[in-house]
Amino acid sequence: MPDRLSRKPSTSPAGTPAPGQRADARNNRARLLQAARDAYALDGTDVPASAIARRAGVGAATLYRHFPTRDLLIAAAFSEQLGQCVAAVDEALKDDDPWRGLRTALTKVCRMQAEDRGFSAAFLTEFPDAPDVRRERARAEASLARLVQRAKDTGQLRKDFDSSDITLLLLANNGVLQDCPAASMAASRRLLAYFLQSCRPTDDTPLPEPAPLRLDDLYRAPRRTG
Amino acid sequence: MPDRLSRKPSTSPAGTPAPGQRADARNNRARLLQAARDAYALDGTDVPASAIARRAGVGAATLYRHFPTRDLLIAAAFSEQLGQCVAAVDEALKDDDPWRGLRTALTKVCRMQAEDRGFSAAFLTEFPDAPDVRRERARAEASLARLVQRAKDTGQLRKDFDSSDITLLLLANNGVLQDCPAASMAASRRLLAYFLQSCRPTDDTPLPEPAPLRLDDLYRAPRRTG
DNA sequence: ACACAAACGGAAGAGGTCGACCGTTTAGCG
DNA sequence: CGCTAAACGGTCGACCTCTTCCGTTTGTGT
Repeated sequence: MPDRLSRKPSTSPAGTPAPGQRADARNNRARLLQAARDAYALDGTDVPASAIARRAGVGAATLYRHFPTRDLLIAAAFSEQLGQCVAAVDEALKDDDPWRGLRTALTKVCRMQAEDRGFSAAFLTEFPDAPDVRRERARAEASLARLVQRAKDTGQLRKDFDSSDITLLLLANNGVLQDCPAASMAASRRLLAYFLQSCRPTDDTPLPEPAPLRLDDLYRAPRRTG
Repeated sequence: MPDRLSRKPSTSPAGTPAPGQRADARNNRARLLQAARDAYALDGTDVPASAIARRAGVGAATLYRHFPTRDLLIAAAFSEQLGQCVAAVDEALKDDDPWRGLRTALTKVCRMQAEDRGFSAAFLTEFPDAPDVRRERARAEASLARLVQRAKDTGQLRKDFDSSDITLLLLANNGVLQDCPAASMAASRRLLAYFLQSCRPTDDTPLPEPAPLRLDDLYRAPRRTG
């Protein structure tokens, strides 16, 4: 049994503050998370880890002591916002009008994507070592699917709408946001407006087959290099 | 006057074969372009240059002799396909039915994006040192704008449709294609179907402000690092 | 066939990021 | 107040990619 495991880093499930830590460690951890969120929101998750550390006013080693790998930092940084996202969707489920609820939920999620490039990327990225992120995201997906079903049942949403179309929207929205930050807010709003208009039931013009998109399968494609 | 300029590399405007070259140079150039297209189509333009050289069966130096920078290789690789794209759009302009022409053009371009990740990226990337790419792309944009105007004039396209919405579609489509290659074809088709349905004129439900998206402004945002 | 220049390939340099090591500082407790 | 272990920060090595250098090979005109 290697010694390194005995002094386990404070990387508790990526959200909980870990009780038995020293005060400065807790403080630095919080500042790192904040710095990560700030940097990611602006520039996306491609920001180098050293920049996060500098922004937080700590050394690189401190960063890696709290978050042994890059991905764990990203996952921890967005764990909270993922919770907010789930909450927003669950809130929309309480709406008496299923269609209004769905529209509200999609608007909120798209807005979160637009306001925070990092969140958008995190939402659509696979984190093999962050089970809680996957869980929260799956919960969001499930609630959205419930919203979809209810809106279909009341006839406010076209029958050939598929739950995967929400993933489609999130991916499309992310694509729109990727470049040109100046225009991305307006672009996102407009894309969503287009999308929502097509969601209403119509008798003619059926849609092609839905795409088998699942959040957990994204970024899973084997990146070949040779 | 530096000596390097006297023996100018064969990088003629990124498309023409350059007449005065040795046969093996011409051959290698063609193989490099083909290898680049193949690799980019599959994995996008992030493939390292060394992989292109290996795939073409030449050394790295040979690659850089033909294409002094990475971007010039990418630009040269997609110059031809950009021409095809412009041709497809111009062809659609000849359609008697403006709406059908627009639909055909958008379908073709989206399909080209889906079939070739590299093309998609190249279309949406800024190439400061490849004026011919910018020119061709501007031409495509102009023709699409003409298609839009004609379809609006005949009342087949909603009046508040904006030319920038085509860029919006291309960005969204690119986002959908970025991950999960297995599902990307179906996803792209479905996204386009949703989009086209919203393009028909409606009396109610106006759209929000169009986004000031221009192809030449993409990837121009100053990437701050510190 | 020959000679010369064009073209080639392998290896090395430059730049940048991830992640680890190690001597030093500091919080927390008796 | 002083001790100990936890936590810290600067630095260093490994890896990867873009690009250049230089000795060698090969096409081509005579």
